[in-house]
Amino acid sequence: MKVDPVLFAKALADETRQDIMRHLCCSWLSVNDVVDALGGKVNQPTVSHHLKKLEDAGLVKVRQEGRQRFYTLNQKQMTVCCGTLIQKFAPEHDTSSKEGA
Amino acid sequence: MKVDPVLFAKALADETRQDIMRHLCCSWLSVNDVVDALGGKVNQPTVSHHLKKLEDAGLVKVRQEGRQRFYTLNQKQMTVCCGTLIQKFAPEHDTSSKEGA
DNA sequence: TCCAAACATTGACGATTGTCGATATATTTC
DNA sequence: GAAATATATCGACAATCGTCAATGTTTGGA
Repeated sequence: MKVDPVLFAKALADETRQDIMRHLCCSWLSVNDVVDALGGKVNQPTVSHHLKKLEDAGLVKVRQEGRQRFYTLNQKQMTVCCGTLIQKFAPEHDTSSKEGA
Repeated sequence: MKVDPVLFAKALADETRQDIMRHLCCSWLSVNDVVDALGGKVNQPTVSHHLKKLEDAGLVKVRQEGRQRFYTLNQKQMTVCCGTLIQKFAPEHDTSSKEGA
């Protein structure tokens, strides 16, 4: 699973997107569920746009169900990306241990 | 030491800035050292601009010496910020252990 | 005190980005 | 097949961002 640290950072570099990510952290939500969860902060096309960016960065998993698409945060990818950042920019503080594939 | 995940991500969300960060990862460099290290990719004011952004995010440490300013990456802050991201967005995968201050 | 060196700041410009309204696409239901 | 629902895409716009050239500011040395 390849990781691009710049793409990863860009995906996180927006408050609305981080809001979305928190709502997707531990549950599967449809696009409209996310819109509702944000309480009118942004509209549906904007949420779709953000979800696409998160998907491009590999940060969300998608499951189609009927005419709805359910998204959830890819926590494993989050862990991998953060680990990559640590290894790249904080090797002296890196206390990670390789886990078998 | 407070951490703003959005500010942190924005600081990382640029290729040039990540280039700078890698050069500052394990050494103290003056601004002109950084300009040289980047090999003409950008000029001095641009480097200053990026360093300011990194400083605002708490990602670099600065030391004044005569008329030069030496920068180095704040690896501890990197570790803390990445840890915050993990705890916020990947609690199920969080294997971090608190280390005594 | 004057000049040079190192760095920061300013102003401008093109490029990217976040947002919205409108519309297109796909899927279920009648 | 037509209407309704759920989502994606498009076009436009303002705001932000990365970059540069020019200039300002501070420090060290003659």
